[in-house]
Amino acid sequence: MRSQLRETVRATILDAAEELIATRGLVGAGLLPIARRAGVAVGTLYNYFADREALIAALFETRRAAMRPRLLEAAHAGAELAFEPRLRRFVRELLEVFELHRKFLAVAIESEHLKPSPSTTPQDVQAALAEIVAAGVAEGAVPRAHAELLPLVISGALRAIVMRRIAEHKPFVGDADAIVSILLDGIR
Amino acid sequence: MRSQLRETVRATILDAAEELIATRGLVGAGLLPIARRAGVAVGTLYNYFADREALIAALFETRRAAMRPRLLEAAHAGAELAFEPRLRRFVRELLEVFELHRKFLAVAIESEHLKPSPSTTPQDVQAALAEIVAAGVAEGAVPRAHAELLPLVISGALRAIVMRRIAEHKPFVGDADAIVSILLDGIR
Amino acid sequence: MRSQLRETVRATILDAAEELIATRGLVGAGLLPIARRAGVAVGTLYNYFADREALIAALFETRRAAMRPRLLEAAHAGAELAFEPRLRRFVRELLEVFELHRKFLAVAIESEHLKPSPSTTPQDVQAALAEIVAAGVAEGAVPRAHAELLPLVISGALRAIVMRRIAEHKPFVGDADAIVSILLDGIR
Amino acid sequence: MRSQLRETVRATILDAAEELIATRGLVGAGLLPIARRAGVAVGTLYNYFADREALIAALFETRRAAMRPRLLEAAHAGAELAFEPRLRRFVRELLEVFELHRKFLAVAIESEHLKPSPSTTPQDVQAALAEIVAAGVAEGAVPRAHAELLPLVISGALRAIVMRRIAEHKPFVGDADAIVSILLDGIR
DNA sequence: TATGAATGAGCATTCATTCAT
DNA sequence: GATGAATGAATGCTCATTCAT
Repeated sequence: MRSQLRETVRATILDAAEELIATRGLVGAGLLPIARRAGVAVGTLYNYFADREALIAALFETRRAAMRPRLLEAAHAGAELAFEPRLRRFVRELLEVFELHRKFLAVAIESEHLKPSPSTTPQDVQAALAEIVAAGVAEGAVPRAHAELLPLVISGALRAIVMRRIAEHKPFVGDADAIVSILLDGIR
Repeated sequence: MRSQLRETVRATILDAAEELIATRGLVGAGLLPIARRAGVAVGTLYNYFADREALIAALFETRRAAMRPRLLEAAHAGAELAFEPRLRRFVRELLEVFELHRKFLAVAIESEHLKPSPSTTPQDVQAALAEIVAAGVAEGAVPRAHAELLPLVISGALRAIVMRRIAEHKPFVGDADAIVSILLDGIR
Repeated sequence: MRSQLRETVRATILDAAEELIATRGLVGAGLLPIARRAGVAVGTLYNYFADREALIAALFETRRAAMRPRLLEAAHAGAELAFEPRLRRFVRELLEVFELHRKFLAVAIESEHLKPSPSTTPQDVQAALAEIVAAGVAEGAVPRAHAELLPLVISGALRAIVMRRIAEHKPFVGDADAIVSILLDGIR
Repeated sequence: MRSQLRETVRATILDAAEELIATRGLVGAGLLPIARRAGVAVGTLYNYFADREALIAALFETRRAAMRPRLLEAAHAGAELAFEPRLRRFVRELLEVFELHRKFLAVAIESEHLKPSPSTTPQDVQAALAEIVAAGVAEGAVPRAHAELLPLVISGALRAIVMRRIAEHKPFVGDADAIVSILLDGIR
């Protein structure tokens, strides 16, 4: 089918861009390198994306679209659970989703500072955490005083550990329980 | 003294670079804008730094050199204290130091992804935390199982809150106690 | 007939090119816009013309072929007349023919500078005028000394007025008699 | 002197652009060819002109500024003369000025169709002719009925002859008297 | 040492042309 | 024949770096 081939090429281009951004940074992802790595000519890129900016935006949107449903599901599937198992479940699922998109995480982190848009995966995570924490407050499991900082603390901790594991080329998921335990019970 | 003037010009150049990176990003900090803002000619920059990369590296080293003594002091000054007050003191001092270098924090965040070097302020923070946590373990205040992840959890949480406050144009220091309390006592 | 359809498509393509050159200039007449306006695919253009240059050359030749018979007729039909009525008649007919091809005139003017070819409508006009003037000289109505410059003076004047009327979106024909009178009697 | 050298380079660049436009057309005057012919690097062009458009605009303005004073002088110096000698003088001077800027005339003609601006040499000529003709009408030397078309007829005739002489690589000035005689006395 | 004009490699983008379907 | 995606050379422009003054 014509449109299937089209989708394949599009995906190949986005994969090439992802790889380059992850390894060489946004600056290293010029259109010529992207085209070379994707095995197409520069001009071809413009048959799929309006310009470089649109290509990179499409990369973010595609990956976000791939991760968001599982993220939302992970946040909502535990809605009937108590705070602790809900958070535990969310963190585990989150790290599993991230594991499937390891390469993109490097890209997302690399580009974090460029996006004033609220439509990013980090924002999705933040929103899910805010929701879970709010439920914890309603339930009495979380002191109201912590409501503002807690999502930041959790996402910040997760981010730090994920980056460390990426640098080490190790999987994320093994850390899920330890992280949640630290966060729930405190250091002491 | 000849060399004092030299130091003054050098500092002016680095200030200009810092300001531009903080407000317009690394890409907005070309050598021409830096020279203009510093009040010198482009060619002069090369009398002070080998090339653009060296200039930016020097900016990081200068700021790190300014912050490191207080960081080390904050970490060691509490060496005779128990784990909790020591951590509490360190976090408060850290946020105060950061407050004095707010502009540079924006630069550091903007440029985080470029540094494979182990000689950065985040590394300094990480090392200090590792030391404090290790003392906590020795003291029995921190479970040995947490020793690896805890520095990451703490620094990640701090980073997230600092970034939020920068975006909000609010001070950092007010959050010190709340952060430490959350980390020490856990969410529950 | 197969070849009739072919001719229709060919004409449609040339009309599209003419329209685009007239309104957006030669630069605005890329092959993609031409194909779009003609309702065919870009590739199809190459089934009708060797390349872009040939397409544009064909546009000129087609229009020239449409105008030339009437031009020649206008020049020769008055061959038995005296110089003055012959010139008067020629100019009137010329402006009428131009009126029928207003859009192409804009194209011809836009593209004037590209044609080293001697097979253009301006050349046809020039040749006709040269013939009429030569007859005028033979007849004694025109001083031999003017024989060289006169065709240029007449065609230059006509060109200037035609361009003005195009810019004003006004018809040409109304000016025919006035122009000839000025040229015949002189300014005084 | 620094600024004298600067002016020299600027002039060299404009000369290169003029030469290329005259021989290869506007399309043939890319920045690389211009730079090569001027003996500088592409980047240097941007030290003198904001962009390609500004460079070409500067070419027109420079040449216009060189020709305009003599054009205005030629038009006004004869203000006290009667119509005929005034026109005769103007045409001769005009062709002399043109002779000094032969190369630019090809450029001006090549680019005629791009300029909606009223600040071009052709516009200057047109304005001068309009003024002279108006004076001729006031004086009674020119029928009021000719006032509108006459400037067009004159400038059109001049343009045609100038273009012919350029193509032939012959001087313009020799034609001045013949042209004016034709225009004044008419063909007959 | 300071200056800033000159340099040219590198980038994003366009478009006439080709060719598999 | 018709289609339109793929191609890649060419273009305008930027900017770190050099160097004559």
